[in-house]
Amino acid sequence: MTEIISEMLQERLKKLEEIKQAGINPYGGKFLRSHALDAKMEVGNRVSVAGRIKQLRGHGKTAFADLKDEKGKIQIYVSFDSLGEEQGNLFRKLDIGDFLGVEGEIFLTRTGEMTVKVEKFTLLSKSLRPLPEKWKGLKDVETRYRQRYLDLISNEEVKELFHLRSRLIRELREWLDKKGFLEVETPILQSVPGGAAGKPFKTYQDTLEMDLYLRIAPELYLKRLLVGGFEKIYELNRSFRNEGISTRHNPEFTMLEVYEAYADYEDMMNLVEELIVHLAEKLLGKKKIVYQGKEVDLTPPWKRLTFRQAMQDLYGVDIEEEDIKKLTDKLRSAGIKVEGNEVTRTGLVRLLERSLSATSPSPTFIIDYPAFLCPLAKKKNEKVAERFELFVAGCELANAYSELNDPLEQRERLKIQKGEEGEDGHLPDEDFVRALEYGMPPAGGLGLGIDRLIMLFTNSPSIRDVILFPQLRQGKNL
RNA sequence: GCCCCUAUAGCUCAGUUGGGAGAGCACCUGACUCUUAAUCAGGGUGUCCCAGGUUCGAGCCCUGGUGGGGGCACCA
Repeated sequence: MTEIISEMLQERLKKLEEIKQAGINPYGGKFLRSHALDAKMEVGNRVSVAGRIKQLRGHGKTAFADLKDEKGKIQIYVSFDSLGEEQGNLFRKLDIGDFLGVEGEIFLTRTGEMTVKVEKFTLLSKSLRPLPEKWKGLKDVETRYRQRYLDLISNEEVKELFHLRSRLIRELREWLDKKGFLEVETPILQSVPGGAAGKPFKTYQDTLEMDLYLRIAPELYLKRLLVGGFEKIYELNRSFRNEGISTRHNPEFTMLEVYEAYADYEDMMNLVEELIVHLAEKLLGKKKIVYQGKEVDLTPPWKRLTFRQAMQDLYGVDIEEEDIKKLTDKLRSAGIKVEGNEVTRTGLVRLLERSLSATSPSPTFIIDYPAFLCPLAKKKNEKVAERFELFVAGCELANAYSELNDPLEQRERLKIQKGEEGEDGHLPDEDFVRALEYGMPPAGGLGLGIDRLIMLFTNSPSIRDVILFPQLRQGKNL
C-alpha cells in the first residue's frame, strides 16, 4: 500500500522538482480574484479566477480543465501555441488537485459552455497525492471521518450539511439575542465537574498544581450567574463526557443551555418548541420532515405526556408512589428487561426512546419525572419534579426543569446523589450551594443537544456525520 | 466490557468449490487544435488489515489481534 503511494508520490515529486528547477515557485501566494466561481460572467469579460483542478483533458496542442472553488466551478481552455513555451511546459506538469489562478477572457465553446481562455496562469499549490475517484467519490466511512478534508472535497452534500450546521447556530444565536438573552462563557476546566451525570475527563494544571476536569455541563456556573443578577442567559457550549461512544454520543458535543429567571419548566417547553419550529422554518422551510424513514411533524403544539402516563400507556406500569427499588421491581414484573440492580435514569430514557420512536416519532414532551431522578430540579410535590425531556424520532433532544433554588434541599439532594454515585470526583459543589445560599431567583433551565438537532434536520443516522472531526480510535501510523 | 458484520490497487468494487490477484476511474508512455465521465494504442502500479494455524497449495477455511460499522451495556 505504501509502495504504491510512494510510486504515485514519486511521479509528482519529480514534477515538483522540475518546476522548482525551472525557477517557478509551486506554492504561490496571494492571488487577486475578480470573480468567485458562482459569479455571473459574460462572454468577453476579462476575469481572474482561482480554484482546484478537478478534471484535466489534454488534446495535444490544447487542453481543457475544470477549476473548482468553494462556490462553483468553471472550465478553462489552454492553447499551447498562444500560451508560450514557459507557461506551456508548466501546464504540462499540472495534475488533478493542483490549485491554479488563471487570467483570461470568457468565451463560449462549440457546445455552449462558459469557458476561460487562459492567457496567463499561476500555480498556487502543487498537489502531491491523488484525489479520490471523480465519479464514485469517497465512500469509505473510516477515511471520510479520519480525513474529512477528502470527504469535503469529493462529497458536495457533506459540505452543504456543514453549511447548514453553521447557519443553524447563527440563527439560534440571533433568535435568542432578539428575545433578550445574553450569551455568556463559563469555565470548561472545572475543579468540581457537575450539572449532569457522566464521567468527566481528568486533567492537571501545572502551576496551580491541581486536578481539573473538562466540564460535563455548564449548568452550575450558569446558575451562579442567576445568583449574580443576570436574568436571561445562554451558553452554546462544548461539553465532554468520558463514556461510551455511539451513533448519538461523541465524547465532545455541542449543547445549548438557556436559563431564564422568574420562569419555570413550562416556559422552557414553550421556548424550545418555538425555537425548534423557528429553526425548521428558517432553514428547511417546512415543519414536516422525514428522519430515517419516519415522518416527523414539528407543527405545534407538541404532545405532552406525564412520565407516569407514558409508563402507563407504554408498559401498563403505574409508577406513582414508588421509590427506585419499587419502580425497578414493577418494571421487571411488567416484563421489561432491567440490567443491574436497579433502573437508572438513562435506562428509563432508553426505554422511552425506543417506545416513543415506534409509537410517535413527532416531538413529545415527557414531563414530571420521579423526583429521585432529578437532584437539581424543583419538586412539584413529594414524588415528582418539574422536569421534562423532549423526544423526537426516538432521540432525547432536550432536557429542562424548574431549577431548584432552595440551598438546604439542594445540599441534601446532592449528598444523596453523591452517596449513590460513589467515587470519581462527584462531590457536591459546595461553592455552588453557597451561591444558592445568597439567593437564586426561581428559574427555568434548558439543555438542548445541538448535534442531535442537526442530525434530525439533515436526516443523518449518526452523530459522526454532523461533527467535522468525530472521535475515532488511533489508526495506523502513516 | 459483550455480541454481530466488515477490511482486495490511490478511489469505487468483483473475486466461483481451496489451485494463475481482476475491472472501471486515477496513474505512466505515445497520438490528438472545442473537450467535458474526451477519445485511441500500450502499461497493473498489490504486505489481499496484522500474526499464527490447517493444507501439496489460503484472498477464500480455523484461532488470536487491530481498525471501521451496527447493536447491547454504561451515560444523577
